[in-house]
Amino acid sequence: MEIRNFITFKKIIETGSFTRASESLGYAQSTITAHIQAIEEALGGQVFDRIGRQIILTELGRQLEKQVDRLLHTYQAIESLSGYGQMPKGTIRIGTEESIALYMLGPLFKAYSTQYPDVEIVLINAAYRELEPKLYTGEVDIIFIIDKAIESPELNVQVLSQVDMVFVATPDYLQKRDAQSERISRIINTRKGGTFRDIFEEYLTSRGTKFENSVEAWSLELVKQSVIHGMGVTFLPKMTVESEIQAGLLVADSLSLGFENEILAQMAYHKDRYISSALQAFIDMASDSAVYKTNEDA
Amino acid sequence: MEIRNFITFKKIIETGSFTRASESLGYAQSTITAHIQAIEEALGGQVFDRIGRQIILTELGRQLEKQVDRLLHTYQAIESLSGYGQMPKGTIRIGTEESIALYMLGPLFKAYSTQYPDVEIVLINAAYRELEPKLYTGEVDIIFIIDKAIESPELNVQVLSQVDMVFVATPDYLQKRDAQSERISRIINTRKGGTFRDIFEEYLTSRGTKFENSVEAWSLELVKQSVIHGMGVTFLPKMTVESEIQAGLLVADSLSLGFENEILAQMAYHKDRYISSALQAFIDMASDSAVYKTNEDA
DNA sequence: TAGAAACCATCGTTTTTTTCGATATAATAA
DNA sequence: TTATTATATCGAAAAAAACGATGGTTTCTA
Repeated sequence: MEIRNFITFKKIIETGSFTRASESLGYAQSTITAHIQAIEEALGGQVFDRIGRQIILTELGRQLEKQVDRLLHTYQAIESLSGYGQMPKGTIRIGTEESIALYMLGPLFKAYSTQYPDVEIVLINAAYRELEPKLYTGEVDIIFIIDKAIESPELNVQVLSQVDMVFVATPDYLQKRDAQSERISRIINTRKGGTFRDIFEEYLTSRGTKFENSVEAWSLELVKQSVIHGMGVTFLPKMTVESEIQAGLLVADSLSLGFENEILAQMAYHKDRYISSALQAFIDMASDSAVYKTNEDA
Repeated sequence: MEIRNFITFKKIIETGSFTRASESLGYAQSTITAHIQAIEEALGGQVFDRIGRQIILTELGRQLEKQVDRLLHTYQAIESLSGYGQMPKGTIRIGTEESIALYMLGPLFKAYSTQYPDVEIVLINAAYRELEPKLYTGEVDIIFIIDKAIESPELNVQVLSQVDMVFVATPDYLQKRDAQSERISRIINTRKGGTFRDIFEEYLTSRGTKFENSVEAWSLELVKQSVIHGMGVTFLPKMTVESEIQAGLLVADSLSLGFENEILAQMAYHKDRYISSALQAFIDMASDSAVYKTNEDA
């Protein structure tokens, strides 16, 4: 049982088959069989049930997977070590929400991977409420989010910029809203747990505004398209809809939210965990990057 | 970089030399060199400084060691997994104080390793106050201690028996004590942090008894020998001095401590960590073993 | 229900990696 | 200086890993 066996094991679980794992890893299919046989022999039991043409983890396999996750995670950390004066390398796992990934981190990723070609960037996409726990379990190394200020004694938090949030609809829709006064019929928004939705609902509730069942869209692009096609209204960082506003497809309404200045783009990472040189370089570059300056700098 | 490289790396640190590591692991010395070269090549830097004929960890090496400890620990956990109906195997790491190891666990170890020859038992010797944290870090799987009842919501604690604590001195010494009333001149005891010393000092302080600087002895045998040679008095579980009392070398004085029935032999392990079948078998055997029954059973 | 397709296991062969042992080289210690 | 105690190097031998062709099942599909 060496590390390569565990990598194969994990890949089989991800892909769901020996064959796909072999393609993904660049091995012959027979090699995959051999890898798993080695594990099963060492452990004295099967880790997969071969039911017909599908495979399922056995109880032993599930126990093994937990440990393998730990082991491979540590192995990644080892690979990310690099000697003094060496080029950073290895892997950094970044947790973000879609909007930040697209509109703020894009240029950063490009600059970083140009300067540090030996570092692999893995993006983990999830809502903020799901991301923070991942920092504690070590599932991600660093997170980028748009929300009110993060308060946690265990995290290093750095504010990257303020974020202008706007209420967005088609020109048509906005007129209707004026007619119906405070009656908003449909909110298009990202999935539950997504930052913008939570902030928006909080705002509406505080204003006592009623709203019908909101429509859930899974991606930022889907949200925008839904709004453009007149299905409702939404609430997003201004930067994500600037091109649509310019094109006249959408109209932004800067509502008085009462917390305009409190919505921040922030990055956070764990205080006590080891910071690889690759991660440190990324943090430094993110701090320095003037993609979106704070008001103080402007 | 495979697991064998990391095992070699760790062994070199333990033994302090490539050559001794090769002997310990059953490799040729040149193989050890190759293992380390593989790591150094992958990491892009040296992990050992070769200063003359001695080797020292570099900064990179120290960083690596931390991760390797984690990795090998997880690897041990994987090796300890075994399929349904399989013989338990792998490694269990038991933290104890010397007295328990010698007087209570001896027969248990023997019975266990007869029944489960494929399980390696690693004994970690430390004082109770050092042992409990090791349960949380996972440095040990289970601890056996003699102390007042452990209270921790994160641990499963099981009482194995009550322990009779006695005050022990040579016959001579005890007479002197009677003459000098409550004046006790020297306490021989185990190192600071050791259970018995803490309990004893607590008792003496509560009684307002004065005592001079106590002598610190590192092992149970050393404590006993010191007392036998008239250097002072001590405080130990009765079972550890029974043979000396029979031989007339020592006299036990069952002081009224006020908490005679509160000193317990206990085992404790972490509630949430995975319990391998090897560890489960050990826990079961320890529970069942009638080496020292509780009063209820007697 | 026959045939094709998808999938994992087996096995002999080839390729790669690991290990070894002999020897070289360097730094103490006597 | 010389003996001793280290690690490094290198070619050969041994072991292990990977491959590819093949075979046996199960599961679609026509």
